[in-house]
Amino acid sequence: MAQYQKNTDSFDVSSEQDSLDNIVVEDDYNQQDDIDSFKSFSSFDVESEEQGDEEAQVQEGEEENQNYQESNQDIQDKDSMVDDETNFEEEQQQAQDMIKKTDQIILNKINLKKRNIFQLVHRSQVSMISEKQNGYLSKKKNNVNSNKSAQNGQQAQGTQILKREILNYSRREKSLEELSKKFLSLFLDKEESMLSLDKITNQLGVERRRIYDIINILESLKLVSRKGKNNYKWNGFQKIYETITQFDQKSLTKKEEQELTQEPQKREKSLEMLSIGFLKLFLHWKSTMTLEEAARKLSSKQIDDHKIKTKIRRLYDIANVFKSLGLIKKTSLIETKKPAFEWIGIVGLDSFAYKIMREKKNGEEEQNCDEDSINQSQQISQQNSFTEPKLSKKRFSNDKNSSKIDSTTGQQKQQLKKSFIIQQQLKEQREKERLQIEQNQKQQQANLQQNTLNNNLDNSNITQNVSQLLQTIQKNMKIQNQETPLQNNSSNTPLSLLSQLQILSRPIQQNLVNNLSNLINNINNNNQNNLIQQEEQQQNNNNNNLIGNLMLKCLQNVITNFVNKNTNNTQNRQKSDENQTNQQQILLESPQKVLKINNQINNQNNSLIQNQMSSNTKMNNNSNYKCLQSSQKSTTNLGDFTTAKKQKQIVNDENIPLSGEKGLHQGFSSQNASSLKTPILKRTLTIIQPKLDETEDITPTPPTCKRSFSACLSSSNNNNINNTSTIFQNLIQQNQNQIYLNPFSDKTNLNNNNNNKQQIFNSILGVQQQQQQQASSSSFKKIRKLTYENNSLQGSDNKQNDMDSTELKKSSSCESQINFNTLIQTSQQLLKNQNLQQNLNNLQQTQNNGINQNNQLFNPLKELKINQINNIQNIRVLEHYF
DNA sequence: GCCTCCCGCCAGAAT
DNA sequence: ATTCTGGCGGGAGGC
Repeated sequence: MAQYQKNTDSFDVSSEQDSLDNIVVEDDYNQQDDIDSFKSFSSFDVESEEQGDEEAQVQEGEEENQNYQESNQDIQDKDSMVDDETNFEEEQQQAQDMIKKTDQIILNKINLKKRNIFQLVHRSQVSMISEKQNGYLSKKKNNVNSNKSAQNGQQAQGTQILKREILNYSRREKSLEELSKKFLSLFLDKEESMLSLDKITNQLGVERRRIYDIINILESLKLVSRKGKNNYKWNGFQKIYETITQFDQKSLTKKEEQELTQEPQKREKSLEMLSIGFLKLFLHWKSTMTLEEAARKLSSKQIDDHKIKTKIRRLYDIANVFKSLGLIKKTSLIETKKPAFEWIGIVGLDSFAYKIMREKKNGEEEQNCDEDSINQSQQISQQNSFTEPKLSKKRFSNDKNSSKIDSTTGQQKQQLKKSFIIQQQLKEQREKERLQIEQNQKQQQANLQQNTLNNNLDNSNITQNVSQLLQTIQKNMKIQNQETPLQNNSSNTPLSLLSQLQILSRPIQQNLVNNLSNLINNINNNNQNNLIQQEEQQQNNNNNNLIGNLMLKCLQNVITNFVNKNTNNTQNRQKSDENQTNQQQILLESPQKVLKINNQINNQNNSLIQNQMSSNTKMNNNSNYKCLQSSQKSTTNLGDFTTAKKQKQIVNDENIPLSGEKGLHQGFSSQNASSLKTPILKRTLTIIQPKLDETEDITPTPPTCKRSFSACLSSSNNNNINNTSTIFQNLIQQNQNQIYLNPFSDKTNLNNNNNNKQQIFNSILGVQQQQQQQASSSSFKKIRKLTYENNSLQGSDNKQNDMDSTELKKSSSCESQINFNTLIQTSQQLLKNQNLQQNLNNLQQTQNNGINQNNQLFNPLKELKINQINNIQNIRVLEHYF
């Protein structure tokens, strides 16, 4: 009981303080605070439920007060709960309840004031609060539901009043469309992951029931699947493409009839079945239909009007979710003016996903901007979309008008269509011309760069290389993005441009960008600071730069290859053929060595690697390719897709009148699709590639890297996924006999011969060996031994097989251990090595006479060596990837 | 006044 | 026994 007293005391104080504080702080009200408090509450709620103590219940009430809830209901709950207790406890409880009630009244009044102020100051944020409260209340209501239904009604009325009068409540905010949009934006860029219903209800701030609706419909699209109580699984957004193509390819002979007639077979998940049926109707029956039509089609012939009504209601639900996905859009029939829904399909999906991703991107960037601007924009957007009645009215009337214009006069529509197509074609032509010119320039630049790179391996060349590369990328990206120009700040830095390169999966992009920026900065700094010392270290630098250059060149070649391929694809084959030879030569410059090694490894020890790769990664691999294939297929074949549908429809249309606008709708959509083909392809790629959740695990596992890179390469060829690999193999065959100056070629050549490891090692590290020998021959031996150990080259010396196996083990172990981040870090380590070398030289100069200097030299030298060996290891992995 | 469709009751499934 | 799911229809909001 003493505890109770304590609790009530603390409750009084804390609640008052809290409320007062909040009143003061009102104007600076922070949304995040509310979210945090809500989170803390919800977590606490769970704990208290587990504990089931009275104390916990009291604290629960306390928390509710702090969260400005209507706690009358809760108090009554507690009354009922206390009924089971002894009399003494009852009295105590009642006394506490009285206190609480009075406090509650005060709090409610305060909160009312606060809400009114919020309403004036931060409308959008108030809506957020109301959402959370409603979510909470509904949850609470669910819990209470079984006990007292009459009170529920009261509370429901209370909340209604709250919603409509006190808060600036808007019905549309809670629509299934908005909800499902929110829901999808939460998970759109995530790969397979588990969903917890409680989490989602909290995040979306809605009652559970609505989540079920959304999930059921998404289940029909196979975006989510139920795994158990309260647990669902997100299957990844690309799944929807597979589903739709799957439904489209399925013949609708007997199965459909069954479904259409036997619809009341299962009580369970009728919404899901209805959703599937609706989808199939769009795919196989008509592309534009009224919900009533659909309902009748999906029902048996004799059905009550009543039943039809409910079915229509459900179809509205489904249609809203489909609308939010962009699968369908609302139009109206020409003749009857009846509202109807038109199938958009994959095009709409693409644009939806693209939009969401872009909004997310912008959102992330906006977080760095001033908060004022955010608030303003939020307010404006919210007012535009929801709260401001005039604006929303305007918006809707516009929508209606536009749709009417589209649907009323077919001639107008066709003219629009034609002009649109012509404009698109002109645009494309111009773009292609520009692209060609720029590609030529770019290739010249690249050739020049590579010549210079081969001759003079300077740090400045690296930066020039990268920046020029990125500039070319910038141009290409700009042109490609002309349709949907990024509104962002003029991203002048070449590295931010690289981030626009959406061919890579996003974690890799981020790593590349971050680390490359660091690399360039470091290189520049080093250039400025150490120009004099560079002469002394030129040879070392050459070695290091060779490595760095190789990495950069690989990157460059991959990217340029991709860009060229992607942009060239549709256009003149003649020039692209010329370009291809050039590109091949470009490709030959560096990756050939990589590929040589790669090929050897792959051919000789395929089994070993395969064993090491887990079956899961294999599955992922396959599914990824599948997904890619299916997406490409679906986008490229969209024309056929719709024409096939047309044919079907022509047959079916005989049964059903209303055919006037169907052809038009379909014609328009198909034309639209074909004209948008290229950008859509890009979009789908961008959507499908970055499947990983970058927030939780920034560094992907090596197989993923490999996968996504190969996927990138394969995506550059529309024809064949294996095309690039064959090209690579050809390149390898063509250039097997060539000799290259950089260490890797030496290494590979030596690998082919039967030279021993020491020679290889010497050839790689020759320069530093000399220095080390000057310093101390014994220490050098130690170092070398160390590095051998480190390199896992220790053991039998003279057998080539052992060499290969160890190399392989190393590389394969690297594959499982070293992620892309570390690969990029090698470049930084290279720079670090430079610094180390400088320090070493300084040490040598200043402490020439010291006897103990060996020890002092030994450590940095050791570190240097270890780093270098690690770098080489990592680079081998990099080679593997490229 | 019709179209939309949110809301929440409550039955039945799941645990 | 309790919680989770989801069918279902009233009736409110929007136009």
